[in-house]
Amino acid sequence: MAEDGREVPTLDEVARVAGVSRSTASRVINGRTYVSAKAREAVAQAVTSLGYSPNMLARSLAMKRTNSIALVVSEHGDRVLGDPFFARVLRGVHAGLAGSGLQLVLLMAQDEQDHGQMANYLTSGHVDGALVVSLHGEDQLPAQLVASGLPVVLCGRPLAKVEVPYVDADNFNGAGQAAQFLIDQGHRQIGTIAGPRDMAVGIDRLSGWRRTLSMAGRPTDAIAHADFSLEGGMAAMEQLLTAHPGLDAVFVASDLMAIGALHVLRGRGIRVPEDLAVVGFDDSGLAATSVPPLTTVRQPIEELGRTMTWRLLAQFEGDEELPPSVLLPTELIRRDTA
Amino acid sequence: MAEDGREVPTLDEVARVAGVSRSTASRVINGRTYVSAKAREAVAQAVTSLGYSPNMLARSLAMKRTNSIALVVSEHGDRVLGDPFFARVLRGVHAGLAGSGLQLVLLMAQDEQDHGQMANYLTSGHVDGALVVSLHGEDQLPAQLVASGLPVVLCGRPLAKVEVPYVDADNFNGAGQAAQFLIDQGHRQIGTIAGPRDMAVGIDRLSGWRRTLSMAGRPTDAIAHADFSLEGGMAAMEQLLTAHPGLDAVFVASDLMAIGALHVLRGRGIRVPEDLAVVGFDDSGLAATSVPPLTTVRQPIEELGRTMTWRLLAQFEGDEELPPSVLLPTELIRRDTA
DNA sequence: TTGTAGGCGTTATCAG
DNA sequence: CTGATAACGCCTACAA
Repeated sequence: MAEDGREVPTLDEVARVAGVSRSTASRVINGRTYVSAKAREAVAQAVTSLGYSPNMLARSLAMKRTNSIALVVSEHGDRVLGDPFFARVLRGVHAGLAGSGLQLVLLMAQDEQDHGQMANYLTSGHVDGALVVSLHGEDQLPAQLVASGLPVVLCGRPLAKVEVPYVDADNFNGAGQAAQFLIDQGHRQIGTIAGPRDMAVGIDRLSGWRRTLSMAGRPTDAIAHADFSLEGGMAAMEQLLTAHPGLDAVFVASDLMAIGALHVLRGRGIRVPEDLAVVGFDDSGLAATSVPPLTTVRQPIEELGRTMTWRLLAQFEGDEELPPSVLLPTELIRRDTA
Repeated sequence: MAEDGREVPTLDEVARVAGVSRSTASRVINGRTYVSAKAREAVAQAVTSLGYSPNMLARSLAMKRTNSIALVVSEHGDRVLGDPFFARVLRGVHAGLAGSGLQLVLLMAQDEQDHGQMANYLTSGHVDGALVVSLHGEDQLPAQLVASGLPVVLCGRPLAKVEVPYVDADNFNGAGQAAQFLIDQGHRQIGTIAGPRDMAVGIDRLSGWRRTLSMAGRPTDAIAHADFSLEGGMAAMEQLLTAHPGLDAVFVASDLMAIGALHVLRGRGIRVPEDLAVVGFDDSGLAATSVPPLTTVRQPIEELGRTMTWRLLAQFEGDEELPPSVLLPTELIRRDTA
């Protein structure tokens, strides 16, 4: 270690310099009551003169509480930075943490090896709780963490059937809103470009669409799956068009895929929304600036972050009365494509 | 606290279950030598049966070492995510950490209040060292940290005259490269759009340009300052054009500003590079895709991150022989604008 | 090879 | 109001 002579001052030294006992020094430092003005003064002096700052490790060990929580991104860090979704979740988390005095620590695993190391870090006392943004359904981390007794809140419904509280957008009803809107607009044959079958968002948005259509007595066979990518959206749109020539509306499970669909439609000379209406999902920045501006379903991402931290803090308080999970309402944003 | 009955097992219990002493248990857990195969076996059993995982806080307290370092971003978190510069630095840091067994913790201050809380977090034992990405010259944090005895490495030359090791791109010589290139191309009147006067990057790139021109006996009066923004670059270009009509080349201190300059030139019907050559700085993604593709000076951002962590690890080893700071070489990337 | 005892820096309990 | 004294969970001489 690069020793720099000057040792870090400890509470003991503060007490000695102030001429009081460790207990008293501790009391004034923690702003406790039952301490004379004189003692308080002396300790304050000692603290500043020594440049003392309490050792959090020791404190945490004694208090069994670290005053910091982790935001865990079970994903390659490269991808995370740069993704506006995470930025917005983070903003929400930070807002939710305001005034709590908790320090937020961002953890991310790049490769599989990190993954284990991270689990270890989390389960061994470094943080009081964890917010986990986990996109892959099969992720083991959440289960590990709760098994270790760490308070955890997930972002997004987990696929594995573990008992982990989570916060998610109401993808099911959001998709329902979109479908209902298309029905109300008088469209007859409504298809969908769905997400992957193995992701909760994909599944939920598909079933929401399907439920609403069935309730209205409409067919629900015009389905094409894609991987949430632009290209995937394009391919799915092509596929849908050839398999169901009579289609006059389509609900697309993400804005990016919807943009892809729009490309295809323009290429084929199909007018939007006159010939075929399109509704996306997310209300990402893309939706507002696409041509034509995309009608879409907005999910409240910042609020998602805020709600996650609120939910975690509630766990700290022991409010076990809380619902295990919460779904945030979505909102249909009407623009020009439907 | 949300108590869940099942207490976290401690080393004591492991020892008891294994029928050995705490010391022996500790030894096998830390893979020490001098322990019988039988004891090792017993402890291993106990560990798995109890689901024991060592309490890092206690361990750190005893060992005076946490095995984790912080990457501190002294900047609004919102802005950080989404900025490709940080993403690349992070990638480099992560690469530099590979195999070291150190956990990386990302800290960022949104507002001023956080700032103090963060300093406190860092100086009170949570991490073994910190990598600080600090853009504002007047930032107090680095000084505070070194004052507390924490090993620190900065990203970017600090303006304050504190003794903090830092890693930076060689902005001075990079700007020199650009200037020299323009001279070699036969340009006569070479101006510059410089960065802010109060940022190290701005200062260094300006003086590099100035030095090279002076050495070649050229005038160095065609200078316009801007704030690294697109709009700033546009305004500065206008300014330069009216003040120095004879200009036939300009070195712009950032790609984004250079793009702004390009806009202006196109608007005025000035051909690039025939009438006026342009060289940018950064080799950001923008440079390659702008029209025309921008000749620029590349700074090795990933390597910057890698070098920072290497430098920090060296401090841990006590290699005080190291140079206090290091400048990474830049490279001129020739494209179409010069 | 193993166990005993003391310490890491704080907080908390409980007599003075 | 104040000060011993015992945790908190782990590591590490030192002794056996």
